[in-house]
Amino acid sequence: MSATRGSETAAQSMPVDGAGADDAVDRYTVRSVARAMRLVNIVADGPAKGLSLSDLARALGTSKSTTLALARTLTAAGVLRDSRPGPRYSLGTALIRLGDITRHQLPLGDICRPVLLELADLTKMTARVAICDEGFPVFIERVDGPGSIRFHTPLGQREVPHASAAGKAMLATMTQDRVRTICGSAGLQARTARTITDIDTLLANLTVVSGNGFAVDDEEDAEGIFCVGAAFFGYDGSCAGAISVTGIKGDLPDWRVTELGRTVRRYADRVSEMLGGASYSARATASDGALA
Amino acid sequence: MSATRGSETAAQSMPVDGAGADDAVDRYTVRSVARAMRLVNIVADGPAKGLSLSDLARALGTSKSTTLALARTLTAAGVLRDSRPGPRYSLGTALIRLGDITRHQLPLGDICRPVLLELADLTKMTARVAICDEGFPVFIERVDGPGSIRFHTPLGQREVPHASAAGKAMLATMTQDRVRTICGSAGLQARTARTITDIDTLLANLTVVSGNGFAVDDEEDAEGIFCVGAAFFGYDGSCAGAISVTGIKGDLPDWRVTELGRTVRRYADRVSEMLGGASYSARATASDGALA
DNA sequence: TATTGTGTTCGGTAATGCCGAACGCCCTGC
DNA sequence: GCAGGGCGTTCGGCATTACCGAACACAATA
Repeated sequence: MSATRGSETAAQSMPVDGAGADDAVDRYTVRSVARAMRLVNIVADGPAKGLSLSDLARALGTSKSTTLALARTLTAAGVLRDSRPGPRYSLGTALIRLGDITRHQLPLGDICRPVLLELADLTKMTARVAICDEGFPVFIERVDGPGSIRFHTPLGQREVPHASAAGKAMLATMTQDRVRTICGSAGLQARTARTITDIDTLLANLTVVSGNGFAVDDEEDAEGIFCVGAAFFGYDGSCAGAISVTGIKGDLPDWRVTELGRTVRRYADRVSEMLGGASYSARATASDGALA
Repeated sequence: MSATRGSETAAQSMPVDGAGADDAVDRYTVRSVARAMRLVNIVADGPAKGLSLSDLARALGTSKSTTLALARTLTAAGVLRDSRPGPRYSLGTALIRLGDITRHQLPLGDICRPVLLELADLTKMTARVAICDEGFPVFIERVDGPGSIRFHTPLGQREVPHASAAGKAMLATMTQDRVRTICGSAGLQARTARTITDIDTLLANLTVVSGNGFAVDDEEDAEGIFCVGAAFFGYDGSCAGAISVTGIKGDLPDWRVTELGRTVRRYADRVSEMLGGASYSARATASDGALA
């Protein structure tokens, strides 16, 4: 949307509003840094072979000289990378380092990794763990099962809560009001023909999830993909996140789903114990589920 | 220059001397962005529970208000995270996403991951792959073997070339002049009592490596740690990187080392083939090794 | 050759990032 | 109790600095 400024700058008595549509200019926002981070995201969303400087300038809506200064600075920091020939910018290895450190600094990462390894090996599916970020699942670790098909399962970004097993497992631990709030702000967007897009249907589904202790995503997020997830709890009793396994839909007969759900729930309980939180079964006997 | 630099940024003593004395201000360097990236590195090098704003201001050498603006901007981008209570800043999940995307955009990542999985499973050791970054090894992927001990093996940062199996495997593919240049700039720093710190001893060692097709790190990088690595080659015939396995020294009898070396070399050759490059054995027959 | 695309350099300017000082708040401890 | 020092936050105001546009050199098209 290349916000061309310069038109409304006539009245200089006005406080700055000519900064364009690109960023909310609070007093406590450094514009060049915000732009730099947008630049990194543009490169991340671009092709693997990288983007040219002109591409970046167009996408960012700034002049080439400004973009060059930003890109050079980020390159010097190792966040971007000059891929020759004809300087193309792609993501730098510093991001691998920072991402790796982040996963190790999050307490859940180190706790869950051995659990995921076991789970992936046992189920031959891709095992993942998500943290609960204001009600939204954010996957932070992934372990592919032996010989499993590669799915596109991005890490570190918010996923929709209503169309994934991990998300529904987390929602099922909350009050109906909170579920309505979260899904209201997120919107129950359809991802496939089987996605639950109605809040009442979803709440009914969550009641089942709460009773079972595990959630099922039956092609609700992507065609042909099947997930089973279960939540775990922190020392304060609140839902800290969920683990889930992902595989191909056709491979699983119905009776296997329940078995798989119990398995995932058992592993989630192990995570809860390591976190000092109560496991699902302990919670289930204490109260009749949180969904009231 | 890489962003990692492992320097004294975490140390609190910085000669502040007023403002802009800390960064090289070329015309094509955006100061606030460079500062922001330094801020991220400070948090990355800090404790897992995060740092307070005052800590950041001290380490960065800027006023609290400036630091607050930077930190707020980075937090809005998801690069940093507010960990309550008493606002502490730690790394945000956006870095997990960016690191994950970076690993997938690097062509080697997707190619090597299945190889590493097999290798880790076969050897019961931690398998890693490094790319060759101007002669320095940068590990970009790691797969822990089943039941293997957790090592501290950071990803995405330059390692010393002379004290790791992957580094020596890479050096052994280069000319003596280049090895001298690289090691001259890096310095043959001692990491343990067994680290090779003499350039001639190193070159002699590299001749053996070149003959075998694999390199051994026998407690040269860390006490009690044992590595075996082998280089692989890109379509242009140059060394693209190396794979290595890491384990506990005591576990391995001598005859196993040779066997392990041949195994790692075989897997490295597989990577070379997938990259369209010549494998070690093909190169060995074509010329008597690069180290001439 | 004309044309359009690159990436790069450099003035000039006002927007903007920066600092310092002041404020409210929570502790700790004379 | 009240001083003391830590914290995070806010704001005024100045000079820095990040920004744009124009001009340049070069490559690949037509």
